[in-house]
Amino acid sequence: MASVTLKDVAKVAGVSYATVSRAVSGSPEISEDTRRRILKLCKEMGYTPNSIARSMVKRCTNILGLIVPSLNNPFMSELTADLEIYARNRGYNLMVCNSSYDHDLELEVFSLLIGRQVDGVIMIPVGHEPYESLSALTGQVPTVFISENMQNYPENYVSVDNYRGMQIATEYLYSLGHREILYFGARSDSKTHELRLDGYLSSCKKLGLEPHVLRSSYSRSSREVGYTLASDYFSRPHSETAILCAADMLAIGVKQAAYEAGIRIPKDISLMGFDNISFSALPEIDLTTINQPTQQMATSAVDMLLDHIRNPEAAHGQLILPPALIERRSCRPIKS
Amino acid sequence: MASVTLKDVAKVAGVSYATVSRAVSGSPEISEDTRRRILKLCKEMGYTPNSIARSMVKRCTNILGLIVPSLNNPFMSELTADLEIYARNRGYNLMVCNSSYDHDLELEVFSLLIGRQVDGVIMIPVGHEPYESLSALTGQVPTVFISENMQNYPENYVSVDNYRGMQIATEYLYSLGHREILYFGARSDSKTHELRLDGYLSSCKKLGLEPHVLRSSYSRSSREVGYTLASDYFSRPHSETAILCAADMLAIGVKQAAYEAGIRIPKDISLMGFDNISFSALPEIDLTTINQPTQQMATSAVDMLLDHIRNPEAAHGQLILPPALIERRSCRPIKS
DNA sequence: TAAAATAACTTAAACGTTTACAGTGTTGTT
DNA sequence: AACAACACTGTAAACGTTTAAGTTATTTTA
Repeated sequence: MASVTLKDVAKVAGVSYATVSRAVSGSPEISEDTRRRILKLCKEMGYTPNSIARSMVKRCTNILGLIVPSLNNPFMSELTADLEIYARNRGYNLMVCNSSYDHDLELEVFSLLIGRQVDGVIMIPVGHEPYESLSALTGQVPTVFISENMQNYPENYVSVDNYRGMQIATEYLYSLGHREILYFGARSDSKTHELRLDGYLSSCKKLGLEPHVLRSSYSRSSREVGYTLASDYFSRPHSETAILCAADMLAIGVKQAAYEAGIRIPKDISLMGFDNISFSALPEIDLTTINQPTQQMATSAVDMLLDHIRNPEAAHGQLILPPALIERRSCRPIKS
Repeated sequence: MASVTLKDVAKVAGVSYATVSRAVSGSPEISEDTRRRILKLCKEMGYTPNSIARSMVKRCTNILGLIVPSLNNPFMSELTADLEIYARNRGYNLMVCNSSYDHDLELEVFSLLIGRQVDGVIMIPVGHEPYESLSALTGQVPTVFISENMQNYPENYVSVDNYRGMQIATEYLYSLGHREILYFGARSDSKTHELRLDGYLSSCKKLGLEPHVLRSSYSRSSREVGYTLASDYFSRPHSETAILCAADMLAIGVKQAAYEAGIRIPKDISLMGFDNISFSALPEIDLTTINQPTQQMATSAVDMLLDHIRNPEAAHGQLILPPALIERRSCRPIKS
């Protein structure tokens, strides 16, 4: 597996290895004749540039780090796929790390990526980070967050407008006639979730509804968490006609619990999510939800990061993308 | 963002930078006193070893490449998560590339990863690869495939026993009384699929059933493909009492088509999948299927790859893991 | 036609580590 | 007391590139 280097090619070509380097890297200060000759030779000899050595001298690796809390959540894995494809098209590879919804691990892999000399980091934070521990890291490498968790920090981030999204959701349920809407699965360790909750609360206020909030003490919004919380909820008396979930995965868990409790959706109770993961479109799930423009979030995050790598002195950018209502059949109108 | 190097630490500590290197890398030939003193200084000065430079001289990067056809498929994304976590625990980071079910792109990113000097590659191939194009690449870097597509090639691979898995599935449906079983979504460009189909065919022969095979001309087994094929199937006369799908995602697409065609599962027709993706456990999907032991596949693939990196002369390893029936409620018994 | 500019190439230093080898001082052995 | 053995530390080369500076040959300019 010993690979052929510039020197090997240079020896055969009878030129200095600087010349080979110039031929390969497309420098202008070389004649077309020799370039062609050398490039042909490179191909014959099976020369592949060693990007490690190149990184060494160029002081950049063309590698981006990506930190995600999970890949089992389709929202995250679809976002990851979009990020990887777009970054690759822009000449960067992705080093992916799973933080497993663990704050400490998140910081640990961040350090690890810095040691790896990545040119930048894209992070979907687990929750609301204490700024001190994080800024020590973001100070070392250009970073873009996908989340509003960094809202009040001087950091780059892209996000959907979570606040507005939940307003849209609440208003939609109201327009169907729902007056008692349960906000399901509020996490207090995440700015994103805080904003979603605030969106709901503000709409309640505006529409004259009394807020009903079911909080979650878990640090992730998985199907299992939704199932657990909802099983408990359904086992006790409740008056709400609609459940507005903080995330689609929660709603899927709620659906499962509802099914087991003999509660039909949307006949007995309406259900809404947030994220619009691909599975929500299945006829068996058929979940009305709020769309996050994942593809646009991915491209924007990469663009923002590359801009910041090129110009580290630039001001931090915040990009808030518009959410959209995706109407399916998990909600039904109420006659009051 | 200029980082502090060995030299900087050495200057402050008043020692040669070889000594610092030894302190950091845990070499035995250094006194405990100086080690402690230097390590403390490193921490104070915020020294992070440059793994690029280390890779340069050590001739290994501790990076593994991973090539997956897609991350939108939960089977792949869960596998990816397991691979990443396990590899990281063994000291390796993962560079993930999406081949988007594209044969040419698959080879392209493989070359790219080789240029990146990854120590090894794990690949979930799109389908049955022509050996010539691939061996030129696998000859350059230790590689492990997760798939039986490489069965007759001298390559490392781990896989579930696809043949046996489909036998189990067919026998199960037979035991429920099904005598006309449609094998759905057979791909001819994949050894894995070929083995699954062969498993079905062998069971048919053994049980005295006439095989019914619906072939797919698509190179991926997605929900969309399942939906498209099934919509067509349901629109025409059919006599089968059970559909055995080549993959869970196909079955989910079939379910959607059945729903739209007014066909109830399992009342009107039984449905089975293969893979046991997490969504198949949802009560709304509730798909009887064959389990692939993803976690074990992930750890075995990493172990196999690291073994092969350490000992490149070792014989190629093939690991076939046992499948298991996961009984849910998408199949019902038939009275004949 | 001589000087200046340009083109094409070579030389050598640099990037930040690791490590073989050499050097120094201390301890142990006889 | 002399020498070997040992523990520690320093020196310098190496890894495979890029690129500034230097060299030579050729072309342009006045």
